[in-house]
Amino acid sequence: MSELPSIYDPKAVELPVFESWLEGRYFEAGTAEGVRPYSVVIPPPNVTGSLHMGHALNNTIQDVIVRRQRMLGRPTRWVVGTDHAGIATQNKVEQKLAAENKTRHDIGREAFIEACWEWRREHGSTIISQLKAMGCSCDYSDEWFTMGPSYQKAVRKVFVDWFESGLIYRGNRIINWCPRCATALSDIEVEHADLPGHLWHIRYPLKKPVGGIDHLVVATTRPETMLGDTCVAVHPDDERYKDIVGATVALPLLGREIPVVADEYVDPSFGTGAVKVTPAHDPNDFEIGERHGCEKINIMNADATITEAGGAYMGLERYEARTRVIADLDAAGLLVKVDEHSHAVGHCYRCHTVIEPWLSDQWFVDMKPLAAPAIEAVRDGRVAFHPKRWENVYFHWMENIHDWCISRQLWWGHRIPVYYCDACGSTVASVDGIEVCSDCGSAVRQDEDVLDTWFSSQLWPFAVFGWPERDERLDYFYPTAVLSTARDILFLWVARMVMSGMRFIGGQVPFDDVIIHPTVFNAEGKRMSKSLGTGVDPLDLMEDYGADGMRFGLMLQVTGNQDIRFSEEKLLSSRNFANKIWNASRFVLMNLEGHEPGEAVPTTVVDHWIFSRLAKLADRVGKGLDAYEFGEAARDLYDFFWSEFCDWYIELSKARLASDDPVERLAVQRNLVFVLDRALRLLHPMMPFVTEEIWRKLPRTCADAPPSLMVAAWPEASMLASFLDEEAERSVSRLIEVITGIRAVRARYKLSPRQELHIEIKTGSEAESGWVRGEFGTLAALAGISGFGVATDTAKPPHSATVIAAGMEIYVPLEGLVDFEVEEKRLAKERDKLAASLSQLEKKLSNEGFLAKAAPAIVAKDRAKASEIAGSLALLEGQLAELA
RNA sequence: GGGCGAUUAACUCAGCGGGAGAGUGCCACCUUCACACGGUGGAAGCCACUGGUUCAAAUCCAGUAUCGCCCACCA
Repeated sequence: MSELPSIYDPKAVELPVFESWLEGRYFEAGTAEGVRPYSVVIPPPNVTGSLHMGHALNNTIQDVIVRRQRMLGRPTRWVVGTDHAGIATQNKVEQKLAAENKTRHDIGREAFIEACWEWRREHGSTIISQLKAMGCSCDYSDEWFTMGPSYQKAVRKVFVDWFESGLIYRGNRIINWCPRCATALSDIEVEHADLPGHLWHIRYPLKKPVGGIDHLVVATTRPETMLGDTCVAVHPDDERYKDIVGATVALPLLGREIPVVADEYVDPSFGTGAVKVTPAHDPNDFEIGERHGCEKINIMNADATITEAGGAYMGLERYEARTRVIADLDAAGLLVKVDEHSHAVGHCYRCHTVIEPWLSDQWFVDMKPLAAPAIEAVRDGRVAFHPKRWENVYFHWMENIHDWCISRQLWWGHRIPVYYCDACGSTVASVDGIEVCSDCGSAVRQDEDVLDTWFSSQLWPFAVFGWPERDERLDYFYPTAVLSTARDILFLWVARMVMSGMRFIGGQVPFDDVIIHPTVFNAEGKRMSKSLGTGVDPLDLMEDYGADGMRFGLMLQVTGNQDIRFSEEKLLSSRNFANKIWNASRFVLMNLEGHEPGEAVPTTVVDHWIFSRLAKLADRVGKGLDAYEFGEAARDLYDFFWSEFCDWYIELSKARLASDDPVERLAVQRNLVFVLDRALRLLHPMMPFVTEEIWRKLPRTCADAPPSLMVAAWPEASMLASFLDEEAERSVSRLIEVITGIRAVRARYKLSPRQELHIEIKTGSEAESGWVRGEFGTLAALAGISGFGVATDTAKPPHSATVIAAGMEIYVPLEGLVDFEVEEKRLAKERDKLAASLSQLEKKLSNEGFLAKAAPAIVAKDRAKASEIAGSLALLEGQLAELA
């Protein structure tokens, strides 16, 4: 055993252990009679992606859950795969083409799509191999892709179903247009940022003065859109403009004549109360234009340059056009004033280009009918969010849901399965595709657009079980148990999965629980982002701290309500923790004399204590993980293993391991192995590698002896409940108090740990004296005591330091070493502290309200505490009196 | 304009009705035969502020301040 290195080396362990898991096929779920399966689908990372901190956190969370469920004996399946990521992938491939001075149009649609597949073959496995490096126990034997053959079929089936039931329709509307990506986006793919801008006040002359008014002043943040103005609107009740409603305005620069209309939408208190209306370039203006039958003039091309409708401005880029329009207005004396004005500007969530509201023909989904049952499912608890407050966010969005623009003017993606017959004008949607019109037999053409990537993502929880084809798998594994994700895709993805899942899989929700995990920020509180250079690469972290160190360090930082300000120190202490586990195990293994299995039986009070602590730990960790409280569970594990098992139990075992009695030695060895074994099981979901490596070297402690810790039984609290022992816990905590007190004396006088001490103890009763005598071995080992006297009437030896602990007076004779001034100061300080807390308690105990209304157990506890403090205080006073 | 979260030791954060906790950092001692990625001991906090509820408030409620997120078509 001693060949184990004294420092845990993750690099030497992780790969072989992972390969052994793959070889053992533990990641693949079996089926078991009468046991409910447990399934989780991974939020599919983009094929273009590489692992970032959000992935590291989210996938650790899922792996912890999944590994524990597997240990609980359920057929457990964690489905893995990637998302084809329409825009992101298309951008990558276009960049590659750009390097060869080509555009996608140069090579054509078919070749471009082939280039995307090629790109995926080359780069698509990156993120999967990174998940493996983390130790994620996904089923890699069945990897999914949102553009795979059966997945394509699922997408088309969903489209056709919605199309035929009227939920999908085509409309000419204002959508969000990204001029760089040259595609429409849905509302939630637009990110708004408040940016400083200007409010330009522009004079619009009336064609003929009315009632002495010869012009209007309109205010706008986007002056270039005036090229497309087709009316000016004022509020119907606005006295200022009452007379000019119906008048005609000569649009500056272009000279086009447009009417003044009255519309309720206008807020008379904002700006001048007169609004220029550009129906083709603003959603509100569109509505106003519709109400008043105004023309919709499109002044922008797909690349945001001005169209011929912009007259002299034709061909200018949009901001250049803005500059020119302003300059020309100013020159014409029509620019009244310019105010500073900050306002929300929409940006493309993929490339951050400023979005242009643009009028175009697109496909939409009518969401309200889909949202209703999905709202109900959360309302009645079939789907539960953790933390719960996210449910309100979900409700708010779902109850105000807008129609979803699903068409994208891209090439990479699921092509819209709609076929047009130009001959007879029929439009049909088809799952399998058609070539000729069923009505007239002419050749048909397919819609050119593809679907929003999120349209396919929403099918993930059932498409990955083979829907619409392989129904047995779906029946077995759907619905999934839990979905863990970041909050920024709550609407983009989570809500839509609930809606589509319920629609297509017999009203069943896709998952019972949704975990919205914290967002990882950097130390400065900035969002971790590669483009901002504020990110940390999880691969670097694993290099420095090992996969287990990174995982556990992340788990320590997970809390229910707070985002994570990423702390690398937590990873450092986690790496050290892995090393602690390694060395504690090494110690246990070194001290075994043979590997014969045997039942662990607690015999000494210290045994009972650690077994009781273990039982409580299993209870807390189990409950914590059930409630998705990862930070709590991690801290409990850390404290138990380090502070209780290592610092006390192992230390207290050393003397017994050196015993002459082989029976005694064997008993301790078995107990050490037992506690270590159970602790490793509890730690395994969070730290899979180090625990597995060690566990395989341990003698088996129970009849079922699987070859891997991954599939060993999870220690359930009920299995350990018989070990609970409050008496032992009380006894050992007193012992710890005594030992700590003596050690403090040693530290105070800077005594060498080697210097053995003889102490005298004055107890309060014979029973207490007996207890102390019984624990002499322990004291000797951990406080460096070579001998002691104990009695109820012990006199304080001269030149000794005093410790009051566990209600006893402990004298440590230190010939010539005691600094009485130091002693007095210390004792006085301790007395003051005790006196303060005693008076606080006494005040409380003399309060009749407290005695009458507080729970009896609390009153009893406080009484006991008060008398204990009073006892210690009396002892301290006595000591101080002697010193004085 | 709505909504949500946070404010606890130098730093990062737990605790969320009954005696202020952890990790890191800091100080002192220790190269003791599992571990210096270690051990032992220690210093360090009017739990943001102001009110309220309660026998009892870091913990519940209201308000204030500061910071941070969402959502929203006000030109």
